[in-house]
Amino acid sequence: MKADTLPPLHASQPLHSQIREHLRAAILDGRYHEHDKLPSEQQLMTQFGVSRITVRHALAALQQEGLLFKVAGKGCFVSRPAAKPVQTLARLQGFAEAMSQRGHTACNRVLRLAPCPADTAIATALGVDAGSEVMEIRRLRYLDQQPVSLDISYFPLALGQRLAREDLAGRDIFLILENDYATPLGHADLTIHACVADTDTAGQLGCRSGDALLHVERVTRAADGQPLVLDYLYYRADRFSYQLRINRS
Amino acid sequence: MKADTLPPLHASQPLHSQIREHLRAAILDGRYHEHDKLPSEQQLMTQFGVSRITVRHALAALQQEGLLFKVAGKGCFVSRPAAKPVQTLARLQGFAEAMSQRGHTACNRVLRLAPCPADTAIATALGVDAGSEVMEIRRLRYLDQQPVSLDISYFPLALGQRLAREDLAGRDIFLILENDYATPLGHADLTIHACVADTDTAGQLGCRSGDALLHVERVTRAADGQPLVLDYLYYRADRFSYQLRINRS
DNA sequence: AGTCATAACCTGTCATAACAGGTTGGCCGC
DNA sequence: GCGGCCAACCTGTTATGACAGGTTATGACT
Repeated sequence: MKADTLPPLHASQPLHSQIREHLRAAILDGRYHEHDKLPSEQQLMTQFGVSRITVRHALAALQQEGLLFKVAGKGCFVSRPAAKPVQTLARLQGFAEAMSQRGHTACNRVLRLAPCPADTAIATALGVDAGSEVMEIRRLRYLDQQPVSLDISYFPLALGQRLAREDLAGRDIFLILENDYATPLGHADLTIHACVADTDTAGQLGCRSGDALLHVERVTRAADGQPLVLDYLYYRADRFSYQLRINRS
Repeated sequence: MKADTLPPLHASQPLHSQIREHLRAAILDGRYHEHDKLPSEQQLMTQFGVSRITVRHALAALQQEGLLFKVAGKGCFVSRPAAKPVQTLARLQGFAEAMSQRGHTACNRVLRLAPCPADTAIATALGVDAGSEVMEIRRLRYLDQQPVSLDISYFPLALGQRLAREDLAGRDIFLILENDYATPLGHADLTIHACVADTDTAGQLGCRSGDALLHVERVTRAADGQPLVLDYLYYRADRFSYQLRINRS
């Protein structure tokens, strides 16, 4: 009944996100199991000492994330969890960030870091003039010591030159932007394709040419809508997949 | 300034979803353009005669859908729209349903419709005993008269037998479930892979074996969590891609 | 003229309150 | 014993009110 110890509820973080993280931890730690019924909104209100709107805000976030689902008139239930080496698409996060949450170790190798002229697609995505210089960064990403993806990223020149001085091998660029540069991330637009590996890419990823790759085009923007980076990501399909939940209505 | 005529606000639908649809229509009709600033929450409150929480509810849904983004202290802005033949992952919807919204015509050809014994994966997903009979339906989906995807679906036997009597060629199964069977859909869990076409699949999709395919495993559940269908979807990568927006935090 | 402070505006966050409608289980009557 | 009705419970929806913190523009002061 009172499996949750009353949390300290640190200040400096919105209540709803504290409650969200607390519930997320409870579910991922196994304190609730698949299809267990969570406490009702009323119970959570008294347990955390907050209003219903705050509880619902936290629950809505977890529902969108796929961790739980609600049934009107019955209650709130824990979903079947997924613990495979997949990345959830419910929340914008870096590769290492996502993988370390799941107990994997991720690192990068920078293959290339140089300015280059922007083609039309890059220029459009980043909002710069075609032909102007942008920074290209090619990285090979490893999961548990094995190559998983090839990331080709294009940054606006000023941002790219600043990033060139950072530890790109060990840290997610997302975290550098957010913590070191105080640039709040907003959202990313993804298009998910499939393609087959050409000889070059296969050599870098350590697979055979002709193998299937998951190909993602991603434009990441700051909270104010400013484009930060255009990524072309090529994942080895045998080692990686995306996972997400979609809600009706 | 007053581009929106005051809407009738039909009863029988929640206010927030009426407002959401009204704004969605306004954006998709081009009454607002890319990066246009939407009316502030205060303005929308007075315009629609609702409270702020209702406006925010509507805006949050559209933000999650990727149609707009907000910047604290500035306002709410229209995103760059995408009108390519892609399916958005923001909302659970059928293939024909998604494509017709974008001006494409979709139809199916049923290749196979027969009961078969459930293997372990199917049994687990549908919550039935391994080896018990489930209904297998194989369909080829056409977009604008060209084959795009091969759908292999497994239904619980009773549901499958009922569906066997329906017009599966012309209608989305999602719509049959929702409208004819009054089964409210809840959510779907997707895993997105990539693979290469084998000879059989290539023949059916009209591509070459070795071509890249986008492969999706999808378990769709009713609002009460009951599994309805397990799909294995194989999309021709040259004719289809998924698109979605992810928000940070 | 330039700089700084302030007011106006906007979204983020949170509390309180109420009614509607679906679900479940218990009680009562047949 | 069985079936139907009702109360308790739960989520869905909506309103009102308030304060915090970021952004922008205006105006005052130097």
